[in-house]
Amino acid sequence: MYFSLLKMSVSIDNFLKAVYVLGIEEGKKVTGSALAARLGISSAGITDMSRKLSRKGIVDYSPYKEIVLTETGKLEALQVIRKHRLWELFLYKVLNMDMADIHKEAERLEHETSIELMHRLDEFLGFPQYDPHGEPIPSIEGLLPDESDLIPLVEVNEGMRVKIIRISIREKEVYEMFQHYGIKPGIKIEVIRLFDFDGSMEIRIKGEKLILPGSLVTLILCKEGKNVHYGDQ
Amino acid sequence: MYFSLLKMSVSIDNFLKAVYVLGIEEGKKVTGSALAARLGISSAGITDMSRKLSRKGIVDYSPYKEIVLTETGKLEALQVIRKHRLWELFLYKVLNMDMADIHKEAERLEHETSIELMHRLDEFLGFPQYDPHGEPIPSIEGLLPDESDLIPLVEVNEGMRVKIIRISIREKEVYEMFQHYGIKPGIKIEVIRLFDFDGSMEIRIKGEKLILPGSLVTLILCKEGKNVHYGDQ
DNA sequence: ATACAAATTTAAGCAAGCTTAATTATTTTT
DNA sequence: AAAAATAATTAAGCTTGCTTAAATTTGTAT
Repeated sequence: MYFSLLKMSVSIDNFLKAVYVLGIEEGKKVTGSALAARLGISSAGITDMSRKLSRKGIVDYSPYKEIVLTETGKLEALQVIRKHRLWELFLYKVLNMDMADIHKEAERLEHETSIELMHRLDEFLGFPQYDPHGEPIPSIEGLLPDESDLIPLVEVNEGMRVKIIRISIREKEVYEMFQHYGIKPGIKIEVIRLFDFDGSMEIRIKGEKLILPGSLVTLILCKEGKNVHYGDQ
Repeated sequence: MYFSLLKMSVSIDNFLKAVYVLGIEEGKKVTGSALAARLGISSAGITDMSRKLSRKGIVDYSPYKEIVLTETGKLEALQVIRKHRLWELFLYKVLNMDMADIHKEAERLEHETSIELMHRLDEFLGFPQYDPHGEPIPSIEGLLPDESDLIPLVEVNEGMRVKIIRISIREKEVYEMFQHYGIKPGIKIEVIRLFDFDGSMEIRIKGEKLILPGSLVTLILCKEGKNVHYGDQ
């Protein structure tokens, strides 16, 4: 059974989460400036934090080298993400909050959630595997479901019909754009045409055709066939 | 409709709550040392904070004088208390957490609760008026129910039968003592004898006689007659 | 290979919220 | 009313998590 031995802070939690999401979920290189941009702090702040966490054995780091989570750091990051996603589901499904607001709220609650509270929330929600955005909820052991059948919308061929599984966004503003288009996890669409020059995509959704900007297309993951796993229904 | 214009911090919230509970709920004089003891910080820290909050117009204070909440400060304190008690009820009734644990958990969540979240929680809980300890939940406007019919257990005469309405505790350890005696809001007891020398009290609870230490007696508020208001049932 | 640009680190500094130790007020006791 | 005890304040300093500006390293382009 997991329990943390290290005293974490909100700043550390957020740092670890950023390293995890950037490096592992998004598969990008974890550079100082990418972290700085994501966390909204200066590069000097990133260097400071990296050195500190390296001393604590939570990340591997030496000057001018890439920042990598140690096993401890990765588990810690996954726990914070777990709490975040449990709260998102709770806020959306139980308290009926607007999907565009749940991220920011969960961002605050995740840091004040004891292991016991996390367990109770998990139980109350029926041990869910996915949050309302379709993101997987890591288990207590830090395990994630298999997702090899998910494909980025960008890679879907013209003429194919797919189900939207996940929309990876953090910003309320962006979420509101998706709401405007009627796009959310669980919805089926047909890809009519991909405009290579900027990644925009013409799709059919609920019988209507529309053009989805490239900037939104890249945020969507989908799946062929009929299985859904959004919200676990 | 209430909404705060001031940027508060966890420390400020806790300070205001302490001033409110000590001065208004417990009717004691709000001295620096009492605050220091309650908040677990040094007196120097209290002086610092008092001066700062005075500048912000949240408390009235000048050196060596008593600390008093301004209207703004009082409203702010009541909002934090409202959030705290809503969370306590949620944790107890919805997540089935142990009564002895809910205070500490709510103590953390209360500071990360937006107005919107507070509203949703309130609605989900059915606009409750009391928390699981029997403490009243302030309204959004900062109003509290009339409680003129509540009497401290210490003042109850020998031979009287009363219903326990409220047990004012913060510490898990103390709560566990009450659990041991089977005492909680909603329970009826008969006062058999009051031992003046230390305030201990012999009572009958569920047919059994027992002696309740004076230190516990002073934490109980009760009511004659048959109306309950614990948890709003 | 050199020069320039971009990224990163270092250095110095700041605000919040504390601490301890020393000083000063206030209150209580005699 | 003075002395003693208690309480509050001031002063100096610490840690965390930042900041800006300058210096340095690394990567890129010619």
